Amino acid sequence: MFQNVLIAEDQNTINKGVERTLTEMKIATIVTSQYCDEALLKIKAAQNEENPFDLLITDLSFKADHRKRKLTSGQELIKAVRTAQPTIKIIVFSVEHRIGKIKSLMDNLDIDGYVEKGREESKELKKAIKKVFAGNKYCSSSITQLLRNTDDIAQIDKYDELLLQLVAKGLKREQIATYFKKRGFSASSVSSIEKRVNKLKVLFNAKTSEQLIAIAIDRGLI
Amino acid sequence: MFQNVLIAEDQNTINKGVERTLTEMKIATIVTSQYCDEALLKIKAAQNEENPFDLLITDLSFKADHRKRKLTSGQELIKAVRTAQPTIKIIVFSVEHRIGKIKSLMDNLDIDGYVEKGREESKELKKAIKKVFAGNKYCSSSITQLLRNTDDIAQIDKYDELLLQLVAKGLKREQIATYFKKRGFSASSVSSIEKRVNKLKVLFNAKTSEQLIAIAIDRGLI
DNA sequence: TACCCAAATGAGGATTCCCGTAAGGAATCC
DNA sequence: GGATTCCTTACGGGAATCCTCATTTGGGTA
Repeated sequence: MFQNVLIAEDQNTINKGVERTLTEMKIATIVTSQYCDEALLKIKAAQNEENPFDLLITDLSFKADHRKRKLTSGQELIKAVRTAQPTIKIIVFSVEHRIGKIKSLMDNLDIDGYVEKGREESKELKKAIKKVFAGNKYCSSSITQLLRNTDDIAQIDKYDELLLQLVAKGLKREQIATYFKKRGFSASSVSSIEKRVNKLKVLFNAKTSEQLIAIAIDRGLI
Repeated sequence: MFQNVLIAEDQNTINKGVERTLTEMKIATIVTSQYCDEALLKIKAAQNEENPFDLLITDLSFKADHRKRKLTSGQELIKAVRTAQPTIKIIVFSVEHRIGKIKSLMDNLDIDGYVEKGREESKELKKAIKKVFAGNKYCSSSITQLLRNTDDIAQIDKYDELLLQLVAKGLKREQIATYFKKRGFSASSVSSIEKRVNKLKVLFNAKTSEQLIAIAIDRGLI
């Protein structure tokens, strides 16, 4: 079983709960951190002492407070950790259920497990840790179901995502076109922008572009 | 101090954590429930046995699972509880920080306290319980700050809210007008709808109606 | 090179949205 | 009663969008 585990989670109630779950699994060293920056430092320090962590369990959202911070989210922490220590196993433990966000974690950050916070979370977390320790991936069953219906999301790319963000930010088609032209993207004419928006509307079954934005937000695409 | 407290919260990790916090405060009877319907039943049962709960601590979001449920959210639970036992004190314990949602809890459901889940949650929860027991209201400081900047939200009414929902649902202005006419609302002409949307755009500083929807969702208005 | 295909672009007209103006009513105040 | 204000509604011009179709561009391929 894992020997050195780091928990990154800002809610102290949950922190203690997870700690207890890990203790039940006979994990020797359990370290917790309520801040992303601190978590990264601890991981680096452990490496320097040649006693690196072998598993990171992290939340995605960390509330801001008086402290200044560089890393503000679990996503950023994971990215930094993957650079500092590529071999470490990572399990995400979060309430996030918007499938777009989770899919992006799987596809882009190559996490080893995703456990959705909920009624059976401690049981699920144990399962996940065992699976990941055995070299497999783990994902909450509730999420696995959702992941089956992501054909539509799979079809949208970085440009679509950016486009949706720009629309949500209040840019008009013309402005988006010049924005795309500046960065030398292909398909940067107003007409192409329109085509793309239209494609997305069909894809997500939206009747108006206002609705498209609402759906995109709901699904966690922006 | 309170003697009979009910906790409604679906995450079992948090449930245990809150239970421990209450134990530290020497509260005699602490009952937990992972489902809203069950929570309501327990409250009614306690009343029948003439040993009613004097405090309810509840989350807002409860995940769906195999069970069928009538009450699906903390909001619905609170509404039902206020009917069944109007005198009970209610503290909401949630990660929700979208000020629109919280303001609506304060204004419409008359809750006694709001504690935002986060780093200092157990400390805050204790403070809240003491305050509420003394007959006062309590609200996390992080939220109180946000509540100061709600002039804009205070200006929008039920119609505006419904309007935003309809726009987000993909109805065109014309359709919204007929929808409003059907229900006999005043200001149901297309022109009035347009004026209203425009007012909202100015209020929230939105450049396009797509952005308006994005802002409304972000602020928890819809 | 010549050809083909797909993607990107451009142009137009229809529709919808945006925004200002103004007419009509109801309520209020003098 | 008359003036004022506020609200609703109607209308029109201009802007933005939606939608269709033709044209161009930029690779691949025989």
